Amino acid sequence: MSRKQVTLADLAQELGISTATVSRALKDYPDISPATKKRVLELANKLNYRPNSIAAGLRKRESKIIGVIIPSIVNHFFSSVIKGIMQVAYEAGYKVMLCQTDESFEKEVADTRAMFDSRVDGLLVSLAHETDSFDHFKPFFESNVPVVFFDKVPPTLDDVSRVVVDDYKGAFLAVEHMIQQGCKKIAHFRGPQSAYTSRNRNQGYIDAIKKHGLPLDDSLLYDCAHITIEEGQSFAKEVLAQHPDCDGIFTITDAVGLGAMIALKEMGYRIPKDVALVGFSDWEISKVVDPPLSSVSQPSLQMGRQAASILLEEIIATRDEVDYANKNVMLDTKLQIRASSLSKELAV
Amino acid sequence: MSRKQVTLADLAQELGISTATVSRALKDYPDISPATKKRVLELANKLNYRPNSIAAGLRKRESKIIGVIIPSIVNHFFSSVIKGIMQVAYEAGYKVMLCQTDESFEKEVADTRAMFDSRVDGLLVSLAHETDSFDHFKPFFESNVPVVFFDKVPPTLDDVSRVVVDDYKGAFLAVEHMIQQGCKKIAHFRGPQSAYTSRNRNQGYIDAIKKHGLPLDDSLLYDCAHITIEEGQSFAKEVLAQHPDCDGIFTITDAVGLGAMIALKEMGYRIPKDVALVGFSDWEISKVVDPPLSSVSQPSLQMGRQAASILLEEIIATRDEVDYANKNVMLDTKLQIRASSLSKELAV
DNA sequence: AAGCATAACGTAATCGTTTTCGTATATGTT
DNA sequence: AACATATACGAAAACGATTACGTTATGCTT
Repeated sequence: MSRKQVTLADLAQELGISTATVSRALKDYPDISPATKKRVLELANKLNYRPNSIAAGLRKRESKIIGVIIPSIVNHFFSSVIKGIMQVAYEAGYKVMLCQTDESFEKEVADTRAMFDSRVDGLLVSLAHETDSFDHFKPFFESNVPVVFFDKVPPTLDDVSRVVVDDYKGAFLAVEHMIQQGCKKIAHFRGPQSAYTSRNRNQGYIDAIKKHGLPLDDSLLYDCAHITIEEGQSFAKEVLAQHPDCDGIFTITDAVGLGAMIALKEMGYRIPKDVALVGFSDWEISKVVDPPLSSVSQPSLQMGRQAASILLEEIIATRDEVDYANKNVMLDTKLQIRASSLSKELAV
Repeated sequence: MSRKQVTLADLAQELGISTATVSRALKDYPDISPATKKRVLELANKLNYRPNSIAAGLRKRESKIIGVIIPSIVNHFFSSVIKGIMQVAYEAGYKVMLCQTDESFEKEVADTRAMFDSRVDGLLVSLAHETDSFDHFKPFFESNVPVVFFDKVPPTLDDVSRVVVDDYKGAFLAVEHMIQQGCKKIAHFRGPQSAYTSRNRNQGYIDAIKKHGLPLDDSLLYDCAHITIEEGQSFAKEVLAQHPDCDGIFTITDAVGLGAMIALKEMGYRIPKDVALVGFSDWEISKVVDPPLSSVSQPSLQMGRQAASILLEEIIATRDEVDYANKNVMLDTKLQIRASSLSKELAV
C-alpha cells in the first residue's frame, strides 16, 4: 500500500470550513474565533495531522534546512563540529542535511549541486583536500543563498564568511613551550603542505624556532601523507637515527604523536627527559596515555556552533532583505600541557 | 536582496514553448524532437537552471531524503555507521537528513516528528537510552513510511526491520578465547544493564564461563556507568585489590580496556602474562598501543550500508505498492586477537 | 437610520514541477 | 480519398500549504 496523508483539505471538509481558516487556526492567527480554533485543534490531534513542510516550503520559498558538506565524518574533530552545528540548528528550528566528500573534488561538486537542488536555506562547507576551484558554489552566490566556510576555507574567495582555528598560533605556542622547557633540537612531523591548516602549523613551528634563535634545519621536517599512528612510529625511528640529539617532536596531530610515543618507548627513550612530545587536536585518549600527551586543543564544538550561528544570521538577513557584512572568525586554540613535555629537569 | 531563481517557466517563455515541453526535454523524454531538446539544454546551461526538488517533491510525493536518528554523533561507531548510510544513499540518489538525540527520549520524539514533517521517504533509527515507548513512530507506520532500526532496536515492536550486531556471540567468543589461552579467573567490566547490547555481552561472558566449567562470581562484574577510560583505570585497581588472582579482564568497550591497560601497567602487572585483556569495538588506537589490545570488532560501516540498503528496498517496494517482508539482520563480529590476550605460556 | 468599524471567515492565486489528456500536423496505408 | 498512425507539442490539473484580498454579518456611533 502506498502513502496516504492527512491534509488541510481533509480537516476543512470534515469541519465544513475552508483550508484557509484551518491553516490560520493552526497557526493561532488572531482573526479566527476561539471556538473554531478549538474545533480545528481537536480534529487535527484526532486525525494526527502533521503539516507537509514540503508544500509549505514551496509556497514560502524556504526549506528550513541547512546543508553541511564535510570531507569526512569518521573523525573526532568533524563529528564534534557537526554536533555543534546540529545544536544551533535545532534550537533555531532548522534541520540538517549532511554530505561527506571523502576529500574528493568531484564528490564535493555533486554534493553542492544536490544541496542547491534541495533548496537548502544556507550551506556550511569544509573543503575537500583536492578542491582548488570554487565555481560550484556560484549558484549559491548568484541566488543569494548564504554560504559559510569553516576549518578548510577557500583562500581566494573574498566575499564569504569563514570560521577557522588559529593553527599558526597554536603551533607557535606549542613549540615555544617546548623550547622554554629546555628543548634544543625539535623535529616537526608535519601534514601535507597542500593543506592550509598544515601549512599554518608548519609556519608556527618555524617562527617559534626562529624567535628563540634555534637553528632551522629542513631535515627535521617529516611529511606525513596519511597522518596515521604508523607514520608517527616510523618517523620517530627515522629522526632519532638521523638526529640522535633530537630532544623534542611536535606533530601535526595526536595520531602521529601517539605513534611517536609508542616508537620512542620501544626504543628505550624516556619521555620527556630524552625527547619531549607535543601533539595537536587533543584526542580523548591523549590525556590518559603514559605519559599523558601534551596537545593543542581545537574548539571543535565551538567552531560548529559559531559557523552555524553566523549562517543563521545571514539567512535571516537575506530573508528580510537587509545587508550584512561577511565575518572572519578565528578561534583560539589552547595548549594542554601534560607530562610528555614538562620541564626536563623536573621530570623523572 | 532576496532569492531569485530560474524556473521552468523562465526557460519556456524565453524559448516560446510550454513548461511541459521544457520539463520533458530536460528529462530526455522520447516524444520531444532532438532539435527542441538541444535548444532547451543549451538555454538551461546558459541560465544555470537547476530543478527545484521541493516543487518536484510536492508533485511526486517523495522527497528523496532519508532521515537518520542516532543517539550521538561524536562516537567512532556511530559516525562509521553514518558513513555507510551516506555511501548507499548517495549511490541511490538519496540525501541524508541527520538528527542527534543525545540519548534523550524527548529529543528523539521531537526529531521523529521533524523528520515526518519533512516527509522523508524513510527513516533509520538507533534508539536513545531513555526510550521505552514507541508511539512517536506511529505516524510513520500509519502512513506506510518505512522505518529500519539499527544497533539499539526496540524489543517489543514486531513488524519492523532491524539490523544489529551479534554482541552475544562476540562476547562469548572473546571470553572463550581467554579461557583457551589459560585464564582461570576473568573479570568483566560491563556496561549499563539497561542497554540491550550491554546485556547481551554480559550474557555471552556468563555462558562462556559456564560452558568451560569456571566458577561464576558476581563480584567479578563491575558496572561502568559512563564507559570511560577513567572507569577502566579505577576498576582495574579495584578488581586486583579484591581478587589478586584475577588473570583476565573482558571489557564492554575499548575505552574501558585501554583504561585498564594503563592502570595495570602502572601497578606493575604484565600483560598478558599476569592479566590478559580483551576489549570490544576495536578502536583504531587499540592495534598500536603496547601491547596491542585484543578486541571484538563490530562491522559499523557494514551495519550502516545494510540498514540503508534494506530501507531503500522498502521505500521502492512501498512506492510500487508491492508487499515486503521485514528483515532481521544480525551481523557477525570478529575477534581480533592481539598480544594483550595471547597464550600466557608463549608470552614474554 | 445611515455610516462605519470590526470580527470571522471564504476565494482564489501562488509556489515550480510533473503528468494526464488532448490536439494538430505530417506521413503512410489501402 | 478515406482512414490510421506517428510525431511533437500544449493546456490544465494536480501536489498541499500560505496569503493577499474580499465578503458578510454584527454592533456601534451620531
